[in-house]
Amino acid sequence: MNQKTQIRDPELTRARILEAAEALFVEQGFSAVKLSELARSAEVTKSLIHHHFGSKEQLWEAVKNRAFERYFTAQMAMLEEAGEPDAALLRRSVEAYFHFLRDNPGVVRLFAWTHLEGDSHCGELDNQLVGAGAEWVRQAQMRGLLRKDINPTHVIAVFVMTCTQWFEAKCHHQNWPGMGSDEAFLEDFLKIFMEGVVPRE
Amino acid sequence: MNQKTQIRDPELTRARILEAAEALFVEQGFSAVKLSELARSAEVTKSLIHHHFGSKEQLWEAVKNRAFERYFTAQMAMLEEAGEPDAALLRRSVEAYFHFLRDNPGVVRLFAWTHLEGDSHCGELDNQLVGAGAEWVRQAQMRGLLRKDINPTHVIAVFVMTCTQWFEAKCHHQNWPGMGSDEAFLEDFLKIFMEGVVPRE
DNA sequence: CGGCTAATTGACCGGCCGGCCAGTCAGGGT
DNA sequence: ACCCTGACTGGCCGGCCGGTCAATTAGCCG
Repeated sequence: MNQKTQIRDPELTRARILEAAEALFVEQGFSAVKLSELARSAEVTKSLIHHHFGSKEQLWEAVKNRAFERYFTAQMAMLEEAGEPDAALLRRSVEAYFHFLRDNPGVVRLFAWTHLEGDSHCGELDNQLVGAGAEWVRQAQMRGLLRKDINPTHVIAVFVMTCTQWFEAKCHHQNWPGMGSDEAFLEDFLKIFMEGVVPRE
Repeated sequence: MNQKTQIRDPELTRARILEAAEALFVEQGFSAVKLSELARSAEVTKSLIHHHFGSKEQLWEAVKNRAFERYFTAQMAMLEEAGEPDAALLRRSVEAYFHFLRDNPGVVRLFAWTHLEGDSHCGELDNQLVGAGAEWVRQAQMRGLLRKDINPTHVIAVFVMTCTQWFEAKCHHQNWPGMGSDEAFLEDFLKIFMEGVVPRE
């Protein structure tokens, strides 16, 4: 009587497991997560997790793939709606990237865990994005909109890494004396960055 | 007869454990390290670890404290031998920091693990360093050596975070198309950074 | 030399980890 | 209506995790 009407929906079940797993992995990393805890959190049995994903490690891979896929498509969408190369576009790209990371803290942590594992897979996803971005920078350099004496890939790398570290290491520097808010920091970073990449007249 | 001559040297034992523990924690993080593995690696019994450090977590704290102490004193030494404020000194500080991280990859990883734990202790150690650095920037701003419209703490933060992320996420971006070597990247970053912080004439 | 302190050992423990398996059962194809 | 696939369950397992303890012994101090 009290037994819930058994309704089977494997896709929903998979989704529930992935959702709960992502939350736990983001928070604790791979090895600190216990399948029993995950099962409780996703409201499924431990066996069901194995049924759908095989092993803890395969689940970890699935979680990462799903999240990085989301990251990648979001970035691609941003890139495609970019307009003509000019300095303002570079500024807007940095702002967009910064705000994307701010609004997706889970991805940032997942990246961090993955970096510590030495997994280069997430970097490979970026190859297209970075390649396109660097190409854009190269064109801007040729048109005289950006200074020519800097490797275009490094231009992309500098702002990507600054934004990433700002959120990855928040707990480290948020109490530094004089440190400002997200927006204040972004503003100051852009002052340095934009001034540093445009040519001196 | 085969028994090794029992020589007791508790300080050496502690040091051996700390050494081995640091290597393992740096590599795998807290929860993935097994005390049995550590014991084997340090060539001591598991009980001896508990005798000297109490628990796995206390050992983890001891390892972090020791490493961060090393980091802090090294940075302090660098800071104290700094000379008169001018733009060249800022450049040299960035280079020194970058090369310190390159030569101490363990500290970088330890920081990363600690960030993911949300531990703000390592950031507190930096307060003095950052405070002194920011003060130096402020003075340079007043003398007209650096532009005045940027929060001094943010100047420090930008180069610290870029250098840190370069090494933390090496596996992520090392295969990006067009990405250069450590030195090439540092050179390009300095071009952007130095040009971004000096005043326009 | 005797005795105390603490370093060191190895046997041992309860708990729980990830994973497996036999079996049940819902739902769609025919 | 039947059946078969695979979603799902509960119980179980071997192993090993971090941690404890009693016993042994090296080193030091008086």
